[in-house]
Amino acid sequence: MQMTAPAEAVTGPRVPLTRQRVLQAAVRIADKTGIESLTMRRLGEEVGAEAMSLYYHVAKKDDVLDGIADVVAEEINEAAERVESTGDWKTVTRGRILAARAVMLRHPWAPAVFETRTTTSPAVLRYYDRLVGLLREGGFSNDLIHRALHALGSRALGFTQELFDPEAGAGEDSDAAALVENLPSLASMMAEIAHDDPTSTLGWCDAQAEFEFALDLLLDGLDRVRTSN
Amino acid sequence: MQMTAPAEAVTGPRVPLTRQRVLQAAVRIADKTGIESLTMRRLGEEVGAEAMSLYYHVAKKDDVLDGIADVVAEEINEAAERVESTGDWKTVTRGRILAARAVMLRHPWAPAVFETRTTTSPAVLRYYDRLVGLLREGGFSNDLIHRALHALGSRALGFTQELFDPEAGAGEDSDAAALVENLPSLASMMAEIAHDDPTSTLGWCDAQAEFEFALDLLLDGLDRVRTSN
DNA sequence: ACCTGAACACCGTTCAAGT
DNA sequence: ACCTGAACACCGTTCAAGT
Repeated sequence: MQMTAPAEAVTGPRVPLTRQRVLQAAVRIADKTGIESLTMRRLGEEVGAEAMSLYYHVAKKDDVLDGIADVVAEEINEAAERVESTGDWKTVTRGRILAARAVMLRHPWAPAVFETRTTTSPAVLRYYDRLVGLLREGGFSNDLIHRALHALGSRALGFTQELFDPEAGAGEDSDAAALVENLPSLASMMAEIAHDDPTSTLGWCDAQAEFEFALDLLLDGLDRVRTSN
Repeated sequence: MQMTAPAEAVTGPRVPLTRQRVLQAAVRIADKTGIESLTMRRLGEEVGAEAMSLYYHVAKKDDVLDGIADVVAEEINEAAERVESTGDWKTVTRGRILAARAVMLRHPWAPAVFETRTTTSPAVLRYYDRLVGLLREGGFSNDLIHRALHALGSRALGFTQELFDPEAGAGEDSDAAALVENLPSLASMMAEIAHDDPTSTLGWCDAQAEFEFALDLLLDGLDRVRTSN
């Protein structure tokens, strides 16, 4: 029932599968059609093999998910190493985090996968190790570094969980009158914000600007605590 | 194959199912045995009916998940309404967020469910509406409120995504020597932190203290921006 | 050493049929 | 109006068997 040739068949004669090739194929699938479309059968198809063959190279599906999280984290480390590392801790840290965010934006499924991992990927550990080193050089105590890691949380890796999409509350299906009545504060806030910033590319709020605002709030706050001790 | 009587059978003769009772049963299962054990068949068992009967009261499993997210959000709203509402915006907001966190700690599966919802629960919208109102009364511009919501993110509802559990990197399986070599900064930070705070109930870091530290960092930062405009 | 076919247990979900 | 039995499509995973 394979309608199209497997994505790798064109590259030549059958080359044996490896864990790396399986993981790269998994990333390709998640990028193209979303993480929910990543099944072992679909993955087998992508590499031109039966699903059962995958178990020779990975332990189980969770192993695939651990693997693609690590692949993304590696990509983040590479991007972070490319940012200018001279300057004060805040500039460098800020640059590295925004580089991480750029990678995350290319893999929108990655946050969800990171969140479900029970063990931390080695590449993520290396990313945090470097972050700790930067803060240390910047004059942070180990205690404050520890608090900083918690305060930044996933933001250190370039993403945040948006629990609440204001637009969802104001969808076309919910009439404006009911909104004003049930959620008056939200309604008045949105009424004022909605028409601001026509240059925003992301609808009524510019996620990039919001991310940077929150990041600076935290970095400035940490700097203040650092110098006050 | 039902080994034990359904949890509700003891309460008397068969009472017709309702959406509310289904959702409460689902919360009970998630609390007791984890969200991954919540299947439609298991849920049917819990309410003393066949899995197929559930579809008369809920549209599909996603509807159940939407529903239990809303149940938890209602619980948060009730807890938040119980906190003292007199005082400056920061005190009240802080109190409400910590009340939300207390609810979340009773439902450890809730963050994961919130994160996978595509539409925002009505109760969550009401929670945020109240938060917006508090900030407005506290003298925030709508623009700054909007930024504050993004900056707080899920923290406004009492939880944060911990991507990185430092203990995971120092598990018993990884020997200390390798850790020091591969992750030197992390290793030295942990060496110093690990012996601090013997009163901490949560292992080597006290999640509650870290949560409050980060929360105050944000609230103080927002207050500073508010007054500087 | 690497891959596959057949099979199993377990999902969510549909639908005609029961009371 | 409410519930159920049988069935379907689709998972992850195992394992004996192929080359």
